[in-house]
Order: sequence, then C-alpha cells, then structure tokens
Amino acid sequence: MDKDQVAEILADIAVLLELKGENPFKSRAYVNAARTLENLSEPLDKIISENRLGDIKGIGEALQQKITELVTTGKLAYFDELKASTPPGLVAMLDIPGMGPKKVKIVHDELGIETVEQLEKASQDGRVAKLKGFGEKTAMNICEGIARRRTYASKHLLSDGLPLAESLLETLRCHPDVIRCSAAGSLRRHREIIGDLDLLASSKRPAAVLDYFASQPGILNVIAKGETKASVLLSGGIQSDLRVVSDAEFPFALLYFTGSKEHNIVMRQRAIERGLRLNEYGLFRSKTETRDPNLLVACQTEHDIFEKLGLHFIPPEMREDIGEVALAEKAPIARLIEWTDLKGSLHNHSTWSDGHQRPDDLARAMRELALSYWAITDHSKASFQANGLDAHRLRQQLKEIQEINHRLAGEGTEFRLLTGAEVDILRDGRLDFPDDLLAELDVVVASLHQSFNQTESEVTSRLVGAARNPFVHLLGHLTGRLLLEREPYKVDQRAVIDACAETGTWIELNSSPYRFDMDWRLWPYARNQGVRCVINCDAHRFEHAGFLRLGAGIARKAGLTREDVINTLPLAQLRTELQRKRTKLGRPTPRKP
DNA sequence: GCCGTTTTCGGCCCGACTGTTTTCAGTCG
Repeated sequence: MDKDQVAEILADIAVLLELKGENPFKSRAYVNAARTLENLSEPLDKIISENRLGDIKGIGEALQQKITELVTTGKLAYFDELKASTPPGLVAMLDIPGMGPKKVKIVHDELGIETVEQLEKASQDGRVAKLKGFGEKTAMNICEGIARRRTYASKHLLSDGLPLAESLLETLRCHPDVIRCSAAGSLRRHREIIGDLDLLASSKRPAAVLDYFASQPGILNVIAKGETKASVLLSGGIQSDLRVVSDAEFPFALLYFTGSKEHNIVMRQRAIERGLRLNEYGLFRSKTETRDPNLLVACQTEHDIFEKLGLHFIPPEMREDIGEVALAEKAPIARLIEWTDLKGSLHNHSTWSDGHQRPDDLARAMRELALSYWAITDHSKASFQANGLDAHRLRQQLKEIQEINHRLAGEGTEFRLLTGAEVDILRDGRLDFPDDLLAELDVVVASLHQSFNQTESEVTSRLVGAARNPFVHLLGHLTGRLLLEREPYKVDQRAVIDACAETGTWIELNSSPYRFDMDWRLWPYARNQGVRCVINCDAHRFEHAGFLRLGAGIARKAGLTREDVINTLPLAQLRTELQRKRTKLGRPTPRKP
C-alpha cells in the first residue's frame, strides 16, 4: 500500500470517528496525518524500513503502528472494526448540506435512522423537526438536499466520462469489424455535465461488434442489447449506449446523435428549406421519403453534410443552437483554441497552502510537460482552512521561487515559475493583502472564498471592487459553483464583466472539472466587451495540469480562439501584458526625496 | 491521537453564518 492509499484510509477513519462522537481532536489528528503522508516526497515503505516514521511531526506511537500495519499487510484491523460498526448510510448522510457528524449521530441515536431514505421520510413526517437542536427549517433543508442529490444522480462530470469513453473507443477500434467509431452526444459536445456516454460505430457486422462491446471488462451489467444498439452500466454508475450503423449512414448518425437536440432542429429546418430531408440515416432528396438509398445525397463525412446544406463546418463543441448556424452560414468558423496552444497556468497552489507539491517539484514537472511558465498563487491568510499565507510567509515563498528561477536560468531552460497569490476578497470588499505587497507579485488572482450568502448586489460590488484594484490581474472562479454539488452564489456576472472590460482585468476560465467557472455561456458576451480569458488549472496536484485540456474544450464551446486567451502567449509577451493594467491605471509615483 | 512542557496533562487554527435558541451548538470554508 502506498502513501496515498494509506492517507485515504486515515481520512476515512477520521470521518468514522466523528460519527462515533469521538474527541474531535483525535479525528483531526488522523486528518493531519493523512495530509502529511500525501505530502511526503519519498516512498512510505522506505521511511518505515529505515524506522523514521516517528520522526515525522504529527505521527505518534499509535499512528506509527497503524500506518506500518497498513503498509506491510495492506489491512488494518482497527479500520475494519470501525467500518463494520458504522452503517454505510451514515457516511452518505454527511453529503447532505447541513448534516454534519453531530446531527447524523443524533438522528441515528434518537430515531434509529440508518439510511438516507429513512432520513428523508422522518424529515417529511415531522420526526426530525421535533429533535433537540433541529426544527422545521432544518427538516426542510434536509429534504431539499436529498432531492437535489437525486436529480444529480443520473448526471456526471465531463471528467468522469471522458476517460471511460476514450478507453471504450480504443477497445472498439481494435475490433476487426469496426470501420469507424466516435463519441457522440453531450460528451462530444464537451458539456460540463453529461448524462450517459453515447458511442457510435460503423460496421458490416453490427451483432459481432455489439457482442464484443457488451463483454468488455468494467461493465457491471448489460441493460439492453438489440440488433443495432446496446446499453450497459459501467462500474462507477455511468451508462453507455453504443449504436452500430452502416458506414454510409455513419456521418448522418454522428451528426444526429451528437446533437444538441436544438441544433438538430435548426439543421433539419435548413434541409426542409432546400427541399431535402435530414435524419439519422441520411440526407434525402425528398420531403417525405426517409430511407430510400436512391434519393440519398452522398456524404462521406460531417463536413460534406454541412457543405450540402450551404454551411461551413461547425465544431461539435459549438452545436448548442446559440447562433452557430448563422455564423457558419456567413464565413468559416475561426480556428478555435486547442489545448496545445496553452503555455502555462496562472492560478495554482503548492504545499505552502493547500496544494500537494512543492514549488521546485512543480517547476520540474511542468517543464517536463513542455509548458513555458507556471504561476504559484497560494491562498491568502483569510482562507484559514486552506493554510493561507500571511505577508511574512508569502515573502519567504517569493524568495524560494526566485532561487528556483535562478537555478532554472543557470540550467539554460526557458521555463519559469511566476510568483503570485490567490488573494481573498473579504466580506467588506477589501483584499486580504495590501497593495504594496500585491505589487511585488507577478500574478494576482482575486477570488471569493467566504460570505457566499450575501445579496447579489453585495457580492457583485465585492468583485467589481476587486477588478478596480490596479494590482489585480484576474478574477478567479467567478461564481464559486461546484458542479453537481454547490449552487453558484448570487452575482450579476454581466456587471462584473463590464467592470473587467473597463479596467482591463482578465477573467478566469477555471478548468477544474468541478468548476468550469466562468460559465461558457457568458464568454461570447465577455469577448465582445473586450475581456480576455485566462484558462487556469487551479491545480492542487501535478495531475491537475491535465485540466488545461478540459478547459480548452469548454472555451471552444464559447467559440474562443487563441487570441482571446492570455495564457497562449509566450512568457515575454505575457510579462508585458501583466504590466499593462498596472501602468495604464497608474500607480502613485514615489515622490523624490 | 499528538505535542510540549511552566513534563505525564491540557490545549490543539479562525470566523461567520444558520437555525436553533434566548445564549449557543453545529456546520462550513
């Protein structure tokens, strides 16, 4: 068992201890130890074999024993017992907003409730409201929270579906009877939330392909399998539908199943206006005939279909009926941004706050990814829970980054770390760092992490105020939403965009698959106002660098090009742009002595 | 469960908000 697996179990133990009503500091000790292990820079088994586990701060005698047991045997009796004595439904209840360990323990102890379903029933029939410390409002919030979870259950994050779909497609491509195959549906359109995974293949022997598909490992059960379509449930709870068509039908089926439904309606209408009929089987020279091959307008690819309908090709990401057809009628759609255009990320974290790697390790990793720069923008002190930095620690960090950059220069590499901060916009609109400190940083991201429940005008004016600060380069995750988890806070995004346009402030497209914030639907407006986009990872780990690809996909939905996105610029030009706002708005020039 | 010491126990990271209370516990970031 490696350090991450051990850390996960220690974190699970912490949750179980809380549910048991144990001393909260005991639980905290497990959380701390889990975090410490995650941040280790050498293998755990090496530390154990050299008997150095006890030297690590936060790991005492009891934890040494438990960690050693986990690493050497892969099991921990203490954990197994704890798990066995706690109904799994109790852990699930912690996901309901407002339900913490104490409240879960009360409903369990007082009402004998062990599942989310039982909790919902007891909230509806008034039993929960009568409990000490609960009330009508709490019972209602519990019901709403459960209902929200239920509607989200058939929905998944793009990042959960993408790797599964890619692996299934790779499998299909290996089958000798598969001629062409592709993802379709919301996944191919790169929607931030997807339903099931729609896959499409062409073949002369559909039955063989469907059999092969339905027998793949990782499939929990086959929901349906007919002559042209199979539906399966993948481990992880995502459903996948494969349709197999003839190769002549493939482009039409691909267009049809990619959608969106609204986009398809506009396309079919366009066919009708030309005396044609478009459906998933073809484009026909008839107003009524739906499958006659003699009336088929031959098309090899989707490009051909668009051309036959008098349109330039529309990239799948843009097919949402938000004006893309009108655009493709007039002129070719500009080359959209590709993730490989991106040269770095301007909002990321390190072990100085709540990230998992140190700046020097990040520099090495990001250089190996052939990026040109990587900004370290750790949290400011108000983000206490994230180990935010005060001025003193920030200045220490600046020194460390300077030394790393000095070394990089000595090695003759172009790559550089950029200094920075993700500075909190406080409740009253002030920033968590003074201007003179912000002025020392290469990159300043301003974000909200607190007081989400203020009125729309209060939140909006906090963000507008931050945009007006000459040292703030960009606003981070504008609405604070967590997809499928937390609603965005109330904010007049257009007013914020207008303020950014006026002040030359950039807006982040946060590429964490939980955020994708600001939403792609607002970017066309922002671009028209002249606001530049920054596609950021908000990385807390090495592997979050991969978010760049997801973020670029979302930017493509909005029709953004390389020119719209700041972090496509090489380092020297980026530095010029970083100076622009500060010089344009002007700083008080220091008076000569 | 850890740590440090004014060394074997007492403290352990803060502040705001909500909904419950009528002074505060629980939750959240």
